[in-house]
Amino acid sequence: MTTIKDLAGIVGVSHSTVARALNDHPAITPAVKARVRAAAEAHGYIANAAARALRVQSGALVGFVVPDIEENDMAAMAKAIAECVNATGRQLVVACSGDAPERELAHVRALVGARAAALVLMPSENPLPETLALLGRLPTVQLVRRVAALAAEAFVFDDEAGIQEATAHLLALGHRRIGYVGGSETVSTGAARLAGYRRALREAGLAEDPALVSTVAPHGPAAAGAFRLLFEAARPSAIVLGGPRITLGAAEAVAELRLNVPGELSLVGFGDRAWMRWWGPGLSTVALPARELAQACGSHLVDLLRAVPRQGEAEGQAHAGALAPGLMLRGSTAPPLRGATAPPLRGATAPPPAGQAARKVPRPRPG
Amino acid sequence: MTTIKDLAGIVGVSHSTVARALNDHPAITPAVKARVRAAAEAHGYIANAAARALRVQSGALVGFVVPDIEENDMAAMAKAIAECVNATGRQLVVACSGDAPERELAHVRALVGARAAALVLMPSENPLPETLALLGRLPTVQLVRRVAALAAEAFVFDDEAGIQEATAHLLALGHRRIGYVGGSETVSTGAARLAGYRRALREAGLAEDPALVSTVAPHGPAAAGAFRLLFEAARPSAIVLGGPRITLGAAEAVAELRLNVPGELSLVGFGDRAWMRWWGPGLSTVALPARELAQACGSHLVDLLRAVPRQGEAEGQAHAGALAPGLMLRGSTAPPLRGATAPPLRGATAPPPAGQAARKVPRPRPG
DNA sequence: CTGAAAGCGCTAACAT
DNA sequence: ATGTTAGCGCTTTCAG
Repeated sequence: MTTIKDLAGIVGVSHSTVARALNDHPAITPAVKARVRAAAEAHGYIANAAARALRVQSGALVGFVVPDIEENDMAAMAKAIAECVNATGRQLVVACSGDAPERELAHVRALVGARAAALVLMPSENPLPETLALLGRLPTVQLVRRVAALAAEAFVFDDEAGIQEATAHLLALGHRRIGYVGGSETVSTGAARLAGYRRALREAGLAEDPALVSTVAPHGPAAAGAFRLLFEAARPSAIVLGGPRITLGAAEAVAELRLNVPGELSLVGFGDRAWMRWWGPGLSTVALPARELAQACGSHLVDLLRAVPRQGEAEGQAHAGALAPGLMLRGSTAPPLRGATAPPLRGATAPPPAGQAARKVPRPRPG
Repeated sequence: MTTIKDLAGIVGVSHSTVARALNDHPAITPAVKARVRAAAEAHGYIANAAARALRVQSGALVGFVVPDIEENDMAAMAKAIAECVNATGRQLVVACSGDAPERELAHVRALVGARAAALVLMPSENPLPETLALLGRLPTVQLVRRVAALAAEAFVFDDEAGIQEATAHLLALGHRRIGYVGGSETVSTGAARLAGYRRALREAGLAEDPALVSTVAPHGPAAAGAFRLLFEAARPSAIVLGGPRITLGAAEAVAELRLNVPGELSLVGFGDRAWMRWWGPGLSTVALPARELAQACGSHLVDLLRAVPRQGEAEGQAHAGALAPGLMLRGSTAPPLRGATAPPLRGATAPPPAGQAARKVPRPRPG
């Protein structure tokens, strides 16, 4: 590998001059810069990032530590954030914790060891104290979940608003026995979503029936089981789903139970996937602005990093806070069968405006 | 940050003894090792990866350069490969090239600068010569596509076999006008898939009708358009899809055209997604063993790297070569309407064995 | 404007 | 078995 010393020998200047020329130092003659650059080009010089990192005590890496890069829209978010950090000459290291605190710690530790410039973290349910301590050492932002013990600002969806809206929609349709199956309350997202469900009920003056809510580990099969149980035991006329994996499981369960949606049961999913347009009558869902969130997170990140700029700096106006999901209406919700008998609601829960963000895609007629 | 020198001062030994103790050098007294480790633990020592990389001339990073981490099963593959490299104490850097040769080069260059230990690359359609030259500098494996100009071994699907099998299945059902819409022949996957289609035809003694094949940029809308065009102009009784994005586009087109599948048209998709079980009658598809491929790739990678082992070494029997996809039969294929009039085929294209890998999932009855 | 020199934290001879 | 020493390639004072 060519080094600045090699180039120095070739051009006939000192290695520090080469370094300055390459870094576009103002106090170097344009002529010298040109000669140095030509030599660098000619010999395929590539700066040694390790040496630089050692010297400046901060590397060109940004960590992306999440439970699972396959889940939710993590891949999309990784891409968006990578784009941001690439624009500042840095690179994104992805690490999957599998929601295991020890793996999370191991990755954070490795990233600290690699002198990562910053970290974006979707925290596990219960980060170890040691992890938290490490996180204090470098600029960190939380991504989809928020952990109170962590000072770092968080870029999250407004889960509560999303589920609240979904539940209110069902309420407005005349449903009174609305079920909720979602993830555990021990993570911020699970808690917020359940809170949204409860708020909608409360605002409609309805009491919560514990039999109608089920929180469960966010795995397909578990969710399918919980869904089935809740449906058969409590016989709701509608169900709100509180997570992407929950939604997947529910879709399976609906298929197995051969449920008529929305005839027998109205359904609102969580997250937005292409298949939801083709699924049965089309699955209404709480659509998450994942790319937007990631973009916001990414540009905030480059702001944090601007103090130590590299290559082609990108400017971005950062703003933390929660992004509101939108309710995407398709064919899976309708008034309940005996909707006419539903007592009127108190408050301003008018029926939803027609055509609101609705998109309906015809599906193939099965042969 | 605590350094080995700090620890040396604390324990009362030289910094090289500390280094040896930490690296479990055999010539260090267990007692000293224990004291050093205790001190390291107590002070939260984390080794500086940059310094180590600078010294040993090779870092703990592995690059993962692909067109788009959202597409295909790249996220799943990234996860599988990350797991492998993590097991050797290394970290995965993901980089999206967007299939743009310059971005690909930029990423490879950065990775070389970071002294990445190895690279897994899904090459763009036409890597720049400079990229190819750089790739010679570090252990590289190609992932899903294969570029002839690259010496590196490749882990790819047996695309030709997959499409061939799909086409043969349709042939066996009695179809004679079978269409193909796939990606460009300029990438290895596109070429292999088209070759599979052609081979099936040839083996059945059928001539190819150019009107029945269409290659197109692998984007949803473009694919939908090409699909529609081919269907309306050539009126095939079945169509084979040559890519995941093509399949997505075709699904859209089928919905728009309100096609009766498999009544009017039999269809075989490419790639396997959950929605395919719920789509119309269930979409038969060429299922790709993505995780297996990535696992093979990953364990081969650690083999390449074993010469420079780190932490908890993982053993793996590497083997390059093409992994065969499996045909996943669902409800989207059936004999053609006028199938009885189809001339018998020459050769051993018997009807498919009943129940072959078939999985049928009931779907919700639309309300 | 450019050169000389120091040093980032670590590893690996080469001494003891 | 442990200490001494010399760099890895780069940035960055400090001199000239």
